Amino acid sequence: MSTRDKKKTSGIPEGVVGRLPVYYRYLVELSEKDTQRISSAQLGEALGITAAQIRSDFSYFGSFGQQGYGYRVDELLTQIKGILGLDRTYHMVLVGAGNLGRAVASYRNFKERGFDIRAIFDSNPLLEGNYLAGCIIQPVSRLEVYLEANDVQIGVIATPREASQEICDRLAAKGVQGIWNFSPIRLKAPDHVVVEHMHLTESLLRLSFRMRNRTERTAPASEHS
Amino acid sequence: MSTRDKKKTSGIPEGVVGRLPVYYRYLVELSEKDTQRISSAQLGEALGITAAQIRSDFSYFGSFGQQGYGYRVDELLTQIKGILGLDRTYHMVLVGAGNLGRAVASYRNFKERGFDIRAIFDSNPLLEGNYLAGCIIQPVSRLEVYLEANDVQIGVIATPREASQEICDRLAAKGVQGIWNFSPIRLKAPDHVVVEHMHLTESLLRLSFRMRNRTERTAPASEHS
DNA sequence: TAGATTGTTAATCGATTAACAATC
DNA sequence: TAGATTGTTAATCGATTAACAATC
Repeated sequence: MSTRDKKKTSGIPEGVVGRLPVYYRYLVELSEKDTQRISSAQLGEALGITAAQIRSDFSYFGSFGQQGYGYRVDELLTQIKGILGLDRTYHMVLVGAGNLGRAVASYRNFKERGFDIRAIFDSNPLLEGNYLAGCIIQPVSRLEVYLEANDVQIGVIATPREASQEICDRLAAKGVQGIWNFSPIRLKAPDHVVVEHMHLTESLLRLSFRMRNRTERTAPASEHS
Repeated sequence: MSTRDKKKTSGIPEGVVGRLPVYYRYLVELSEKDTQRISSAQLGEALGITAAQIRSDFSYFGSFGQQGYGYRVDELLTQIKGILGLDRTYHMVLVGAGNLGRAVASYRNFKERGFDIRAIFDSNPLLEGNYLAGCIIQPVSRLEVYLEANDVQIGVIATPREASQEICDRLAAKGVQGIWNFSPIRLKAPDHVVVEHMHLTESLLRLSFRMRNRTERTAPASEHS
């Protein structure tokens, strides 16, 4: 337990949080290729990250390696799965069965990882009763009833912007622990509810900013000194 | 032009890039409410950012305010639109008309902002000829022909992971400047092509990590000192 | 054992914040 | 003018990197 005591600060830096899923994915790949061991140097080479940073990132959570050897891929993967909370199953509800909601509901990649959409709600009466990804679409008015009768950890919001804050409040009031928000709004939620934003427009604006910034400086003395 | 010379470094920090769309959105809101002026302090209050940081962020690009007054909302908005590259129109092609591709094609919010999907490609012959968001779905084999005949700045990739790197290469070879990638892969692209990742799974893993991290430390002496 | 590579400390780098002179 | 608020410099804070003793 020589975990560098950063844990007690209990705020893991954003950069680390962002890199964990990257480690995870690469380790899954290695594991599928039956690679047995990997060093921080090799990992860094493959991911474009310094070896020191990788070791530093891991050390927030424990010591998973062996001097002179490196890391056993399977063991490291198990550890990172645990850290990311992938050693359990999550029950989710989806609110909003529009284009985006349907895409999320049908997305395979996370069902495999234990994220399971158990119920879908929409305010449009025309959608009511339709099936989507194995669920019957229910009217949003039934949201509370469902949440009271079922254990749900994550709410996915894919409603129009006007509705999203209200849905967020209702989900939070019924005790969901996390909200995955696809609506173009910065939701306000109580401290105990984690909100993760999936904001398409912001992403597109970042792209357009970088494109402009790259083409603009057409003839700088050197690209990056 | 007392732009703090940071510009010549020509790398704008990631944090700034991330905040620009946030400023943009809030300014649009203010402008719609016909608010005339705003100070960095008010802006910071509304967005949960320090006033100093906001002024520092703006100063990378120029001086848009007036001492003793603050910022004229409309003028600041115009400036930020320019910085984000929203003063022009982008032609886009979408490759992959699956669930995610269809959602992106139908998403209104960015068509309004000048991001225009002009052609859609898919490798599934069954989809060929179908209409989606006003475009006929074409076979991917026609991608090059289309890109040669039309000026396209942005390619949107919403294909399965196996296909995405190849599509990326083909888009880059035909001179697109930006790629908006929805496939769960870190694409490699030449330096002059900007790649923005929209990775659903990574986002969901971050959510799950934070949920675990928040609930785990159930009884720390104090939540954040 | 000798070689390799970890986990961690110390040094560096960069980003955020505080403070204030400039000035509308 | 007096009051307010900018743009920017200097101080602080935090994250990344380099270095190395510990050790497999």
